[in-house]
Amino acid sequence: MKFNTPTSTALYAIEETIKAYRRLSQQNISAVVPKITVDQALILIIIDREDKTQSEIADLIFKDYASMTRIIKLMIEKKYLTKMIDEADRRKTKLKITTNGKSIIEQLKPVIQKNRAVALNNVSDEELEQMYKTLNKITQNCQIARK
Amino acid sequence: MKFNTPTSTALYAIEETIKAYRRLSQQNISAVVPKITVDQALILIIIDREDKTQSEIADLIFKDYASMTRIIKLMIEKKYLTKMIDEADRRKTKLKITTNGKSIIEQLKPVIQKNRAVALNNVSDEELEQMYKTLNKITQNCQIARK
DNA sequence: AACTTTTATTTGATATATCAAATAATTACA
DNA sequence: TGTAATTATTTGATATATCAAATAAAAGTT
Repeated sequence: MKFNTPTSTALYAIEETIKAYRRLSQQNISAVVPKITVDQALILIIIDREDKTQSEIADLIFKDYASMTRIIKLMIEKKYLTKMIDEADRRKTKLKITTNGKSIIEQLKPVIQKNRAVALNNVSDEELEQMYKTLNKITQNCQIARK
Repeated sequence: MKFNTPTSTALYAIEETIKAYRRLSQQNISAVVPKITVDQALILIIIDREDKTQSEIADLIFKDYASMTRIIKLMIEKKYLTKMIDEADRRKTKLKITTNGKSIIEQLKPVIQKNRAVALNNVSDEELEQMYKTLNKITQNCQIARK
């Protein structure tokens, strides 16, 4: 089993990068809104943009439905959200951002923008585009192989 | 807050790819060695290659030391490893793979190789190299910003 | 209408992530 | 040499990941 091959290092790098980015994001988010997690911040902003069911949000940010249930639960306990049954389809859930949640979103927006800018400093659009394509190719490979 | 910008999609893609790869890996590993996780498999192989302390392994695979403690604990419970105090420096720990662990490693090696090959199918060395550079740039950006 | 299948969400069990604080051993240095 | 600073690991608390199984409601079928 070889390490330090282009194959393995490239795959490790993906993991390394996402962790570095998450740490940076969490640090900067915490400085503005203590006690909210990166995931919760993102979910809050997604709900704010557009009404979505839990499962739709989960699909959007690559979360398991079970995880989503628990994250939403915590977000309700923290008073960022409220939850109601969707009367049109009683299996579904309607999520609504509280006033408190709204104000948190406003605080978070510039931080999230800044995080992205910092992370992508000196990365050209071509580089980004190229990376995106390669990542998608790998994702496709993995998903196809699982069917 | 805009989504679907090159900026945000590229960063999401990193997360998506690593999750897709982890799922594929876990599925194929579970088919050969039930009950072992991707992380545990990787750690086992690292220890097999070279003696390392927990912290060194943690650094290598981007794990928190606290996480490492718990993963090692589980691996010992599962009889993949044994643990002893390093008498040269009693703060440190020596990890040793059991016979059982050794045989598991042999079963895992081809699976891990195959996972990598599948994930990187049709991805050229140039693409891989380019992605690696971009990812490293992003990682650097995030790490520098945290200091 | 009764029955089956599908869909959305939840729950249980176990593993990992993260931060802060605690332990315990080692090293630096006044 | 004694004490402070550093290093390796652990523990506690809380959040998230994942799989399997359970619920509950809706949709499809006969």
